[in-house]
Amino acid sequence: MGYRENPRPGGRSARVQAAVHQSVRDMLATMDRADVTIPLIAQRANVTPSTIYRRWGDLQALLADVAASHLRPEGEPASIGSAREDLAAWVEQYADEMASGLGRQMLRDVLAAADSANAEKCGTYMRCQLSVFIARAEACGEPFPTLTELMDHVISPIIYRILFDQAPDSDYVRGLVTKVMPESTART
Amino acid sequence: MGYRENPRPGGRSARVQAAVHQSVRDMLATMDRADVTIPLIAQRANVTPSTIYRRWGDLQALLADVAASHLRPEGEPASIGSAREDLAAWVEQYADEMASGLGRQMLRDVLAAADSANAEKCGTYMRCQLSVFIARAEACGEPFPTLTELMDHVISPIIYRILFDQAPDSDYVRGLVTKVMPESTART
DNA sequence: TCCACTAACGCAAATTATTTGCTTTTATAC
DNA sequence: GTATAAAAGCAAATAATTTGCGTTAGTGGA
Repeated sequence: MGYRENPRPGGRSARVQAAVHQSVRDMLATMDRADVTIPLIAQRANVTPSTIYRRWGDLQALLADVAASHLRPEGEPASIGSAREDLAAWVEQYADEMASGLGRQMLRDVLAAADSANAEKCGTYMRCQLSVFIARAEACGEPFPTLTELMDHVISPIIYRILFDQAPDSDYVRGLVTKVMPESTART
Repeated sequence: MGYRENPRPGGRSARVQAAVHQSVRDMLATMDRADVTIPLIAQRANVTPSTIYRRWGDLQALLADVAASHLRPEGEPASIGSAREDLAAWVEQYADEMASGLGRQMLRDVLAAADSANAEKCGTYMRCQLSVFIARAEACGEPFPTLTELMDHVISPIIYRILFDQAPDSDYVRGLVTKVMPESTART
């Protein structure tokens, strides 16, 4: 009677989910958000509206689901130089992506849903990614901030500005990373 | 043909706005958010649904408007002791309020709206309030963080946690304030 | 004071979205 | 294979949203 969180891959349920997600992504990329409705999404995905209503509940929940799955990291962040440099590059790209129109909308969709599960998922994704840098630094004996320091003093200010203020620029983001580094490993 | 942002006080338009806002606040306080609909709000406010649709557009916009107006500071923060102590007390209360179910919902409502105007308003309110503490400290010659430091290292982490993680507790909030103070004015 | 003007409201019909009961399909386990 | 149950389809019923048009109530000028 209930819908499973993660449908078995290859099954009908998984195909429907993929089709609906794809349909949503296409529509968000090409049309005005106000025109994205469940009946339209259903039509594009070759699915009945009631299927979507029963599975996701409402448009906000569906958009939050799509946004969260897009926000899930696809792989390990690149390892080019020191952990500090890798982190700086990764954070800068992340900030750019989130500050863009689409990124901003994804953040909003994730937050707008009645259920906070998707928002918490995003927080978890973020901590996982940052942990990779911390582990690398530790492996090299490179001094590095803690996870809490990174979340509080780098990620939080970036997200806050995107949500409540103007998008942060690159200089600002680099400054945050520099300031959080221990023992003034600073450069630039 | 357009609706004015700030209706003249005492006019019919202002009365309708007040009635609708009141109706929304009552409903949010007493019933499940999923049951709060525009037709219901209209009925309680003795107004036609079409009036609300024409004026606000949709439910999200109306909720964002109500939330933002509730988030507007009502007066200067209390001045009991040093600027540092006043700030700590004020921030702690702010964090508590935002972390509560209703506070959290207000943040979400403000962010969920298609128009980011209300979210930016909230950012502005916050900077105004913090500026008061900064001005007081300066008047007393008390060393104090800058506005940017307060926004980035105190407010942002609190809001981020509320939105994407678990609600921050008092100890954590006090720690943020302590850490941002210059020259280790720290105590407890 | 009265009149013209217009923003904002009310009403109701038309449209569109959402819910729901019931049936059918399709993976999965036996 | 067959039984089972989750999930999809279909269609009728309900609820929300949009819209055209007439009415009301503040505003400003004679």
